[in-house]
Amino acid sequence: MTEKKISTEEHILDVAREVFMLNGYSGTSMQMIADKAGINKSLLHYYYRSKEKLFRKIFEKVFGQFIPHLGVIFMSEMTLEKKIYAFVERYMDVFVENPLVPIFVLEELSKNPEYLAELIKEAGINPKVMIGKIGQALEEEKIYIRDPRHFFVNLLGLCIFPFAARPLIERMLFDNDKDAYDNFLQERKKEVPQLIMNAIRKA
Amino acid sequence: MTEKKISTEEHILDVAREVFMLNGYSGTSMQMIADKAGINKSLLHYYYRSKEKLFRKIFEKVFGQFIPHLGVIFMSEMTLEKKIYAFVERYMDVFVENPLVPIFVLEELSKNPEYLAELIKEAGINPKVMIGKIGQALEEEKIYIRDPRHFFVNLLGLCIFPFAARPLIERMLFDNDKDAYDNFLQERKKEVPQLIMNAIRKA
DNA sequence: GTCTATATGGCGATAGAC
DNA sequence: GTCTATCGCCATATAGAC
Repeated sequence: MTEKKISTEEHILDVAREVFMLNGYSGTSMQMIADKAGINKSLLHYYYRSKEKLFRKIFEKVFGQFIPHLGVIFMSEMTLEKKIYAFVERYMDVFVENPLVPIFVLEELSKNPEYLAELIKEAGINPKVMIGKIGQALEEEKIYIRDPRHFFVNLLGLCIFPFAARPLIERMLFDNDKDAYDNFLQERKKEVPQLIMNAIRKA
Repeated sequence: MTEKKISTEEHILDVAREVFMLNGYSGTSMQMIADKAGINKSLLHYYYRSKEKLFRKIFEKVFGQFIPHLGVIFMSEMTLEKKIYAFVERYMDVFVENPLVPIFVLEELSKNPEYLAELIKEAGINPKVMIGKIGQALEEEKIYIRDPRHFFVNLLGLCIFPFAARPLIERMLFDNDKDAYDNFLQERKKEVPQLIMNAIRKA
């Protein structure tokens, strides 16, 4: 009895988040959200004015849940190796808890890249500075690498793809065994950093 | 004058493909397709009966453009190293020519994995057999590897992610320079196989 | 703060003229 | 084969009662 005092305003946000993530912006109607929240459609407009405003509020909340880690980890003074382990560990955990986030963000990214770029900037992240810092670390460790941007794209791809393609891979290679796939993802906390460190050390 | 004799039926398919890829299924209306094709909305129904049937026809065409390569390459008798190079080369080329395909397929995959699984089966591909073959090759080369499924997911992620996230990465790390990003993708034809082979050889 | 009722427009789909 | 006209429905959004 100590909780349950969640406001309608917040309840809408929780429900809408789930519906938008499952069906995307265009695939979601205000009616679907209202039904799932057990309230009247008009209330959505009362609190959030329009579908787009509601969507943006949710998207920015979702984005803010994981994007700041990127800056914190890569602008820190850890060694590059520790950054890699920290990054993979953190993002695997976030996405295991929020499995729909990767495809949700990729979709918006492909349709509205300027919007995402703006949010990243607002989060105080400067990707070019980050890349510069990575390149510098590679030089200091006397590692030749073609371009630190490859390093960065590799890291992101290895972390994000297993979530974006999860429904199909889990089905085809793991017999729809959710636990087995979760375990597979945990293994990747070591697998991915090792892969990347091997490449760096051998380069 | 020798061409230009493309039928309305095919013209619709070409236009609809572009519109669906840009906006997704829910984000596309029959009116948008008709306008872009310069024809009446009713004609779409005359040729393809319903929006869903039109979409499926297109999706299956797109899917069929790249999925068979997967089976051909990995079920062949090349060495594993050659398979990797062949795979990356092929998929980079396909996606450079069809940059919207990765996110288009990922979206459908996340909403309808059974459908994709069915199409893969119809294409004569058995992913488990493929994984088995990869595992066998790794054993023969006396390579310990945790699980060949990691190898497979790594390969796909490294190839697909740079396309799925292209609009944002090109903007933030390449100053919106399309040519520079195309060049970056070409570099990955060597970068990705080297990364994976290093990991295998060191494992 | 929450509801009913309604305005307005777009949607997918079909009938039928030409 | 291509068009106009129209059906029935659902979309977002607002006005106003309680």
